[in-house]
Order: sequence, then C-alpha cells, then structure tokens
Amino acid sequence: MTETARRLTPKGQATHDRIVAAAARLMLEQGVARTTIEDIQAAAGVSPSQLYHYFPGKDALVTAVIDHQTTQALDVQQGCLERLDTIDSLGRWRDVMVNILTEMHCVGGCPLGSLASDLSDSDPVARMQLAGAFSRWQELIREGLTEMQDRGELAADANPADLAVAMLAAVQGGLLLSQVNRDPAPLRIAVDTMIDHLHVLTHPATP
Amino acid sequence: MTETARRLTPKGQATHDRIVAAAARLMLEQGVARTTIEDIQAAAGVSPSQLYHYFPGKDALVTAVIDHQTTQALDVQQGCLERLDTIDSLGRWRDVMVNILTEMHCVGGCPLGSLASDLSDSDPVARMQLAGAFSRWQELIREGLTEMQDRGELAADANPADLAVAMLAAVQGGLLLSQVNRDPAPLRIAVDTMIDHLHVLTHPATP
DNA sequence: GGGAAATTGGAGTATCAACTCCAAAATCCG
DNA sequence: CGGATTTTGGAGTTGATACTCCAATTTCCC
Repeated sequence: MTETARRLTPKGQATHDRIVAAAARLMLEQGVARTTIEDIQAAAGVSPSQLYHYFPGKDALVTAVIDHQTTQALDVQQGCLERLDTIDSLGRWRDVMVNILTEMHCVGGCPLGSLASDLSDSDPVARMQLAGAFSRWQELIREGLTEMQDRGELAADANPADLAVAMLAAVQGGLLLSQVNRDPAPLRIAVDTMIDHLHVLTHPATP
Repeated sequence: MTETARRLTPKGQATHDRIVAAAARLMLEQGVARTTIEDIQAAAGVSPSQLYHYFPGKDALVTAVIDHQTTQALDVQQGCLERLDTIDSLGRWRDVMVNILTEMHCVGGCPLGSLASDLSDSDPVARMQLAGAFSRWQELIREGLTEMQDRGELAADANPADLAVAMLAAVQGGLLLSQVNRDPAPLRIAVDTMIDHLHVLTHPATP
C-alpha cells in the first residue's frame, strides 16, 4: 500500500517474498499468535537479521501477510466472478472454492476469515485492513449479481447488495464448518443453498 | 464430561467456576494463545497455586472453556428453537442472536466459532470437541425445520438437513462479518436471507 | 575495477509466560 | 473438638520468544 520497496535488489525482493509466503502459510495453519518469528525463519530459510532487515517487527509482518492474502483471495474471486453470466457460472465459482479447500485437506479455512477471527479483537489496525478486504470481496459479488440482474438472470426485485452479504456469509460460515469437520461438504451445501435461493427467486414456478 | 469434581467444597466450586468464566471471557475477546495464565489469574482474582490446584495446565483450561461455551450456546439455541412453530419464530430466533451480538458491541463473534477458528488446526482434541458441539447445534436446527415441515410450514420437498447446514453457516459467516465490521447488520442480513429462502420455498407464488 | 549500498551470519539479551513448591490458613466430618 | 482434607499465598525456576548488534560478504552502479 505505502511506498515500500525503495531500493530492493532482485535477490532481496526474493528473500522478502519468501518470508511473507512462509509467514502467510504458518499463520494460516496455526494462527498468528502461535506462529513464532523463529518458525518463520526456519520455514523461509533466513537468519534473524535478514527478517528484521525487511520487517521492523512482527506487526509489520502481520500487515504484509494480510495484504498478501487479500491479493491472493481477491484475484481468485475476480477470475471467477468477472464472467458471471449465468447461474451455472456460480456453480463453477463454488467448485473452485471447494477444490481449493479440498487440496488443503480443509486445513486453515479461509485465509482472510481465519485472520479476521484471529485479529479482529486484538489488533484494531488489522481489523480495519480486513474489513476493507471483505468490503471489496462483497463488492465483487454484488457487481456480478447486478450484472446478472441487468441481464435478466436474476429477479428484478432482488437486492444484490443484501444477497452479496448473505453469499459471502455462506462462504465464510461454510468454510468454518468445513474446517472444524475436516469435510468440504458444509461449504458446498451452504453455497449451493444460496445459489438455489437466487435460482428460486428468479424462477418461482419451478415444477 | 469425565467425572470431575470429586471432592469440591462449595467455596472451591465457586473458585473453579470463577476461573472458567474468566478464561472463557478472555479467550473469546483476545483468542486462546494470547490469553495468558496470568491474565486469567488477575481476572478471576486467584493466585497461581489456586489455578493449578483446579486445572493441571492450560490445555485442561481450554477443554473446560469449550465445554462451558458449548453449554451456554446450546442452551440459548434450545430455548429459541424448541418452539419453532412458524416462520415468525425464526425471526425471533434471529433477534435473540442479533441482540446478544449488539450487547457485546460485536466483540468476540460466536463463542464457539471463534474457538473453532482458533483451535481447529492447532489442537486435534479441541477440534473434535468443537465438531461435536456444532453437530448438536446443527441437529437442533434440523429438528426444528423437520417439525415445521411436518406441520406444513415448510415445503415437503425441502431437505431439512442441508437447510440446517446452510442456516448454521449463515449464522457463523454473518457473525464473522459482523465482528470484523463492528456492525450487527451482516448477521441480520445473512440470517434473514436464509429465512426468506425457507419462506420462498414454501410459498413460491408470492405476489 | 572500485566504492557505496544492500544483504547476510550468528551470537547475545531482556522479557515474559507456564509451571513448581512449600507451607499456612480455612474447611469439612466424625 | 480435632485430625484430615481442601484451599490459598507468594516466591522462585525454566524455557521460550521477540528483538539487537556488529561485522562479514555480496551486489549494484559508475
């Protein structure tokens, strides 16, 4: 966000990125507080002085991890949601999320949701940062639904903004239940139910 | 669960309960890992030896807190869901949850959901314990929906089990979004949308 | 090539958190 | 009452963790 990377050698940039990636993975798997600087050093293969050369302290590292996960998550969402021309495309969007979760064996849940639950009440700065990320995500969904509505794929009297909130909540809640049950089914069912709601809103007289 | 409380004086029981209550509050507000034994001692007004007299260590304390929050949460749910005779009663159920969240100023989110996100990938025993709690919660909702279905308040071809999963996901996701936004609206919208789905499933021809 | 800047290595410190220990005080029960 | 048991007080120990420091090495740029 701010003008980081003032004078960064390619090698330095690589080390920087390696640290963020390692921190992101560890914080997702075991939580922020349980992830020690030493853990990150080991996972990234760097020495203490390297880590503190690129980040003033753990707080800055957390900020960088949130940015990293936000970019990652929204990129995936954008890729799926920009071509939202039909109900079926929502099904593909659901498949992408279920597949990612399955590859992770349901460990970690949502990279943004885990951070949000972890940090919302401990780190006001992080909370604001994450609230912004969720706003953008919600907006992405809303835009897609609005386009569908304009195209007549969604009932004219539906409220895309509220439906976007509900859809995002279904994703987050589904991911949490999948994480605790180690089973992708809850995510699939939760999202499918919301998709079904859009469907039934549009075609009330389904035989 | 196991036969705790072998020989406990009333005074001892009170101290025990005070420790659990303090630990539960702190772990909800700042997470398990960030809550130190010293924090709990101060909040409960007990000395180190007292705490370790009643609990072998932090792990045992976490187990006790999960049990405590499970009982609390399911009691509230049971109170609202046992009299689930109409769609309107679901609205009252939603109001109860929104009110509790508002009283907390959206801090902590769901007592069970926060613990689940925090512990699922760090503590396998806690994960199983929490998975059981969510199963019972889900079952409570499913029973309510099934009764509604038997009474004709819900479409005969609806699937109460899947709808219960989706409803629980909406609650959890809504609570998370409300927590990160410090605004009860997402919870209300997410649950309302699911209720609307039940409504539209039952009365497809709404003018 | 050569000086400046960026990057890296590794030992060291200060603090904090979980847990221990022993003995004193309160409480129970027969 | 009186001995056994439970409950409590508070200092102390051990290990872990975030962070520091200085010098060596590599890389950049002219």
